[in-house]
Amino acid sequence: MSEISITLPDGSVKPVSAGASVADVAAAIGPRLAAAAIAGRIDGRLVDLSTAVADGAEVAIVTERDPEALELLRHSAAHVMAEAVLELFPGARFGIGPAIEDGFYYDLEIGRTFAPEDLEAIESKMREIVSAEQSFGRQVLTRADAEKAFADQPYKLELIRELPEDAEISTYASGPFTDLCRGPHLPHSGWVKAFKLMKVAGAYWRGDSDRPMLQRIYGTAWFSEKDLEAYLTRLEEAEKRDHRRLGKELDLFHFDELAGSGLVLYHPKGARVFHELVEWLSADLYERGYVEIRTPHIYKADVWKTSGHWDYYQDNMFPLQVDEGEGKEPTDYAVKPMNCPGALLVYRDSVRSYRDLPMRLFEFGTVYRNEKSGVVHGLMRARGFTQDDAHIFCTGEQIVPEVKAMLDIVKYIMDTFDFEYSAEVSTRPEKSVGRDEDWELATRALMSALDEWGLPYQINEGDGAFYGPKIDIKVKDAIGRIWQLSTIQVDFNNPERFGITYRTAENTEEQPFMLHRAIFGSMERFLGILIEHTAGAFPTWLAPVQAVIIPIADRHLEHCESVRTRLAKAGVRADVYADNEPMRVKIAKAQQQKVPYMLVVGDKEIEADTVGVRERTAGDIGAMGVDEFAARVASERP
RNA sequence: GCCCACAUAGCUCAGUCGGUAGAGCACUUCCUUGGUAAGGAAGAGGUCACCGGUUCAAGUCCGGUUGUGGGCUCCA
Repeated sequence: MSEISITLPDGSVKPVSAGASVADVAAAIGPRLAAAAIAGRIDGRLVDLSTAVADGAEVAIVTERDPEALELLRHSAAHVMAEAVLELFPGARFGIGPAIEDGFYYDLEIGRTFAPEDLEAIESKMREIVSAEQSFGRQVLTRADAEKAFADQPYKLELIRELPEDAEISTYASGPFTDLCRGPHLPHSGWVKAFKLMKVAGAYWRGDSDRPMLQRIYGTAWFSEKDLEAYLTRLEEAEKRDHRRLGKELDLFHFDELAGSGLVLYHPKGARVFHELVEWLSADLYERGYVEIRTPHIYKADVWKTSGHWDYYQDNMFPLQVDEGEGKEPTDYAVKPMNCPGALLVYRDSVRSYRDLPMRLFEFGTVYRNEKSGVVHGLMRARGFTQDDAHIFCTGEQIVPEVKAMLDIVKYIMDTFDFEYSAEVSTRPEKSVGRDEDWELATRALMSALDEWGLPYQINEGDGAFYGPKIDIKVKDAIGRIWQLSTIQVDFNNPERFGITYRTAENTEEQPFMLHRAIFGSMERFLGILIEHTAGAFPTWLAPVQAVIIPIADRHLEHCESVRTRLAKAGVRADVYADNEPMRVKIAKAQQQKVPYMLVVGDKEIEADTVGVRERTAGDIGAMGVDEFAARVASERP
């Protein structure tokens, strides 16, 4: 190979001779670009700048504008942090230190936990390393040499031993720190200028709760201080949208220490939003051929033994023991952690025909799960929550069309609220029940429904429920955490366990399939996401208070009250702000409460029997008759 | 369940070295009666989450419990 061709970011190509040094290349591409170059790309893969010059036949110069550049920066930042930790804690053991969205982390073990002061010390040590502009030196080792080099690093050794036989084992050294690492890295540590260590957390080695817990330090890194500042501002903005904060500010709900962790108490305004969501979805489901059922909140333990939950999830249930009287054995009950048995028992109460299928039973069922203490999270993960649950009993052939119909509802709802969502299919887990052929049929059915419907999806191997595969629909919260909302699950296990059947056209007896499905998923979680998505400014049809009526002076109060009554009759939820305050204060309060409309009533309006309408975002939009305003509100329903 | 941090008025927060509790907003009363994002005055409001310990003395130091936040694991 006598020549290397170097592609510049503008697309032009510069040839240099194969033996060229980095300095030669820098001369060829010009000092400005040489200073901006952070890596090379060969065959689509990023490589170190130094390697690129040595190896590359056709190398593209990569600068910080490259989509993968931030990942490179963040991984190098993780190395800089690890180096700083090694300097401060010489006996430190290292886990892994990858780049993640918005930053990086490194899993470490120093024989104790990190304190906030440690983070400050590590950060200033990092700044020293950054100023030193240390290069990241790559070295390729044999397996034996690698095992020797990391002899006192048990976690690294474990990683080395799991590398495939033919894998190239490389290390990167910066200062006294040498890490097992595939690379590539930035030319030197001086690029890691705009960074900040964010927090410490415990994290199990390899994500396994049976293995030791390491200390994970999270950091963020950007190419410029400006980007870093923008990121920190973004976090602050997201915090203002946190549903727990808005839940308080807008008086929607609270959690009470006396009640217990993860148990929501909805205040009038929160309950109103909840109710509107339920009414709206119910009406839609009836149109789509669903019928509603209502089933008990507690069942005898026999129900959960029949369904199999007693064996799999007893620890997460709220059990009850009921005294049956003198000399009698007490009976075990449990609060329902899911709604399925109700639907199964309703189905089973009559002899069913193929003509009854598909039978679509829905229920807003409140369930209670005794979640472990560290996992509850506001409305997103509560211990008591209401599922917009439905169970569809159908034949094997009906699975695909039914699932497609469910995806229609998912799309309708997600689009109504302008949510971005993604789909995942989860396949058979290790701990599961049922025949292979059923699992296969059901998993294929879910995938072909998604294919036919046209929704792209990821596959999560082994992530299904113990009784069947599922489709999950996920959305992000204000700070980018991903939550599952909708779920569509196939269940062939419960129909068998509960012994449900239907008569076929040939007068034989068959076992139907059962589909579980929730669109909102949990009303609580959906509401949480919705609050963060809208920053508390609900669409008018959902707003707990749709309009406030603001009298200019006390003498207008009586008229305001009559306007409120007329609006209430027309189905508009309006409050009169009767407090003795100037009108502009009332407007400020209504704005802060994110009320969609403010109706100003003074002498002029009473004279003309109108209201002065101020829209929350558009401002004053002029006077309107009361009926006209009510019609406007009604027209905003989806 | 595990790691770290936090808990002071309804809310947001201050409280120095251990010496008996503070602000703004909200609330109540009075004044003000107003035209599209915050008038004025006065008043009331606290077992400093809970239990225990150290101390002459604990909001402050130590231990435990409960709850909350950020992660990890889990999520039928």
